[in-house]
Amino acid sequence: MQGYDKHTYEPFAVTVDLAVLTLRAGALHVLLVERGQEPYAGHWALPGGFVQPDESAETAARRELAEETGLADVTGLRLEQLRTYSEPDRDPRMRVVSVAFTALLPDPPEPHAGTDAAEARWQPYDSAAGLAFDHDRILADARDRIGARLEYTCLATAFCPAEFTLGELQQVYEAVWGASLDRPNFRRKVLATPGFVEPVPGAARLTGGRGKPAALYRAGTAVALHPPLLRPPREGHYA
Amino acid sequence: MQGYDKHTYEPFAVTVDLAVLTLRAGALHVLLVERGQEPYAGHWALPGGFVQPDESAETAARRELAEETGLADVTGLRLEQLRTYSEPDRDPRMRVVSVAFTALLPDPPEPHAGTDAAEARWQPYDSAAGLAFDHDRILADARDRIGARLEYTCLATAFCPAEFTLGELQQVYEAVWGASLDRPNFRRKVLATPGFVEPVPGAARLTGGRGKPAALYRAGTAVALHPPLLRPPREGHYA
DNA sequence: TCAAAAGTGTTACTATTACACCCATGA
DNA sequence: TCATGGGTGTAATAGTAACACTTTTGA
Repeated sequence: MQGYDKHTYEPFAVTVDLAVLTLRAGALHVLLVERGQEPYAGHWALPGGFVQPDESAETAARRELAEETGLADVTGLRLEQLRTYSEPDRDPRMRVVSVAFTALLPDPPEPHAGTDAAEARWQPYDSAAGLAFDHDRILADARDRIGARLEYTCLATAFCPAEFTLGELQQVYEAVWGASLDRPNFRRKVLATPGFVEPVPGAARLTGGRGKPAALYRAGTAVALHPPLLRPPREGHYA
Repeated sequence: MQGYDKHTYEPFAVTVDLAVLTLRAGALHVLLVERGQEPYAGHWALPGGFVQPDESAETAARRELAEETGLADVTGLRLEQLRTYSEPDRDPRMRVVSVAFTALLPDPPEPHAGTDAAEARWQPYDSAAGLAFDHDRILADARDRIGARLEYTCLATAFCPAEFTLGELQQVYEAVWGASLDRPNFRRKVLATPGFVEPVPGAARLTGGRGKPAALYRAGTAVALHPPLLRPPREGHYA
């Protein structure tokens, strides 16, 4: 902050990139746009764009999401800042510093390509390799971060519609963690955490077309999980 | 990333800010510099400065730390990106986006003011209010983040010198969390986590001038804590 | 011999795990 | 009546919390 002089620094472009995730048919999907211009024209990329002079990064992220994919005013869109990517060579054109955000969407609408994007769509996470710039890395970081957040926050409900079953909530954990959980234990754990979910009295919904209809729940008011819901430890996690 | 045109965006300055924490006499301290120039001349602030065209933010953070406070080549200085602050009005001069980092130091040397800083010193965390810009907020975010990291990583050893006692390690937790822990339980927990600490055979050190000399330990190779070492839950943590 | 700091033991309790089992529904 | 998904029960184990207590040192 010291040594300020308007001419000693070179201008940086500041952009935002969004890793917007959702669940479709139990599988993790990510929102991608097809680039209409060079560089990486024709490649798929995370939605994003330049921060305007009068915006914060978060404001810019919401605007770009609306402009590029038509996802505007999504109810309860919680953006979380992931981290900032600032390697000098991450954009071939010039110096671009990008602030990355993650967001989780329930029950996502189809996107429609807007300004500067040739196409926009939900893509299964597992087939979303080969993205433009360093977006593969950003996307992987986003999944890591969200996986960790699921352990000790109530974030999972942000993936679910207003009313959901415990089976749907469990699918969120299983899709993000890539692990399967014991249903009875998951259920008890969630219900034992005050404020995680609230029952919707009397309501029930058939989920798979078969089986017993599941009771419905709403997101509660808690934000943190005490104690946490730890993912099954993979072997060799330390070292 | 779309709609790129060198003249449609306004230049941003990109800076880094560092929240460097340490423990002195069991109390959390933060590294501050006294600003030599307007704005906020004479105010205390976190060290930091402009990112150069050929540097990543992390590289810039290390350089600024060395330049402003003389803390260069500190052994094992692990910088962690905290988040990016981008509110349009956070700097009165112009548009400045700042990438904040945290770092933990064991056994810190006295800083000496370098370029552009009138003074540099370690300040007790609790008396470090009224900083320049939005640095109060950055500092609070840094403590939050580190407190959370202590729960499920082995980060605490980064606050300790190469050889340390379990009492010193416990002080790290107590200082960052602002809570006191049960010594026998803390000890068992740490020793039961493989790779958290390794005993230094035969070595012992007198800590308070009195009492039984404590066995010495070194940081192990583990990075994660399974299960986590949770801080005592404060009442009303959810809502 | 006392205070201080390290270290050990013990017990009650909480939480997790890995199951077996029952219930309600549509095909 | 069977497959399917929701929901309950339970016993073994692991981990936590709150203590009392012993050991080793300097004053």
